[in-house]
Amino acid sequence: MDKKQVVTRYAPSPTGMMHIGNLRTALYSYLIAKSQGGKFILRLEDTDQARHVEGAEQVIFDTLRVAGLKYDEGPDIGGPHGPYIQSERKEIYLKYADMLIKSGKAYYCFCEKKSDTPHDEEQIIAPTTDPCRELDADTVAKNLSLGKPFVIRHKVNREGTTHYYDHVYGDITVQNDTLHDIILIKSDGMPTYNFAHVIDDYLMGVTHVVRGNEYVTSTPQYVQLHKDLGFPLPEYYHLPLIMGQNADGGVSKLSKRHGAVSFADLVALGYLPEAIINYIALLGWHPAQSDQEIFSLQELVKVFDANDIRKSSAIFDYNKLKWVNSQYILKMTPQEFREHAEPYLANTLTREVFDIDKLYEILQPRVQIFSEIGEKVQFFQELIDFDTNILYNDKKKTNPENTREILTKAIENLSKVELDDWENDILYQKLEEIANSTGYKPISVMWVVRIALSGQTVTVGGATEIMQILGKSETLIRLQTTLNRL
RNA sequence: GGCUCCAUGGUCAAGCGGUUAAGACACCACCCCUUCACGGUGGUAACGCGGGUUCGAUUCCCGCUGGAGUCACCA
Repeated sequence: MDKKQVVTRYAPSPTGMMHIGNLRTALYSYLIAKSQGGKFILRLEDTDQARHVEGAEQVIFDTLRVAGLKYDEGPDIGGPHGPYIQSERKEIYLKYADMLIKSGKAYYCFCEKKSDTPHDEEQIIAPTTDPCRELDADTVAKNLSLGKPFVIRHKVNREGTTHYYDHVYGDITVQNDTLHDIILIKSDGMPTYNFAHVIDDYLMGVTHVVRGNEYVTSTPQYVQLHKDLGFPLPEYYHLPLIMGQNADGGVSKLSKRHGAVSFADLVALGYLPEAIINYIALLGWHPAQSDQEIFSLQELVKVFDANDIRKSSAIFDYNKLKWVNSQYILKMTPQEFREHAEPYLANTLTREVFDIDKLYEILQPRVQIFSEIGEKVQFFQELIDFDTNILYNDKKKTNPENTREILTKAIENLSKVELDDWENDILYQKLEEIANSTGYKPISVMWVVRIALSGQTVTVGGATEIMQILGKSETLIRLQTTLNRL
């Protein structure tokens, strides 16, 4: 007997940006399906028209595409269970709500809206049943005919307990008297998430519900809804949240104050989509008995096992992300690196250099994220009036006298080098000759030349590499400029 | 506050009754060396506390403490 095909979905609401936590939910949802040869569906949950942001759908489509999370059904590609946008499915929900009312599992409620402010701290009290729960049929009919605004609430069973099994957290049981008569249909006729996702998951054949663990405590409500609707219960996977480290040492749900948190922000900073996916996959999951940390999406599909999802939340570590990103950069071919680096480089370096290939070559192992390229190549653009005292260094055995001599000799020697020979090894020989003829250590010569050319003590590349990149004339100009300033 | 969940180094994270308690990031030192980076070697650093169960607990149970989530006509 064949097992039923696994179907998962990712169901974001189009509110603007793609939070990294949402992306990880999408990733795990994708992996749970694909690692078992299943299907992955995208559905847009836009039942809150007030929060809708123009163009947000496109952000979701683009992010999933760039991240490589291909869905088998979705708003922009269609499928047998469409439409995949909840606002277009309004009638469907109404039909099911009506069914529930008829079977006595839901009721009209004409009460005033409670409050718009989400967390009225002091108002947190034990749930009670709504007064409208017991309204007689005549009153309801009268109110309806008067056109009084209403919502439809679920009539939960408040006796006993409700239980479900979660594949990450195990058995979850709650006392039913902690449950609310949640709203199914809002006064504008739109369903709430609570209702819509249950209907859609059933209708779309979703077998495995994968979502953040902020839903663990509300899931019992949905379990009752399934029962009252006569729907089979899906498999549940609630994922640990991704947290951010606060300045005061505490932690809380990852948000903007922790740094870049949207996929687009991270990409703009110069993180590679593959690296981001790789890193967030590791936030809450790791293959058992393995040390591997670098995974392509294809590899993840192969090795992913939902049993290895951890229960505790993980703190997002930008350092580690950087490292993962650097691993991907290191693996790039020179051409690939160049293509990615070029836009960042062009931002800072606008003048022509003699050997741009060499520049890319020395940059690749030194760049962790592309946005740091600018600061690293700034000195190639222009030599600033640096503090010449940095030329003198006891460890390198340089002082005002020998520095002047080294610079003078360097200019002399280097101006004799043919343009065809303007290349690292030959340049190194030329500088070495100065050391040999003067008795200074090679490192003293290299130190002086490198700083005279760059104006800084820490540079990408050594003295001769910098010369090779700058070219002969610029090298000589810079050495002379620095010499003149001594 | 009620409810639900969680708890191994600063962070990620192996471990699933007996281990010198892996590995990675970060940090430090050394090596390589024309600085930096890459690479290599090594180092600092952890089982929250208290009770049980057991010959033996990081591992199982209970309590405590700490943390998180949730209690919307948001999802």
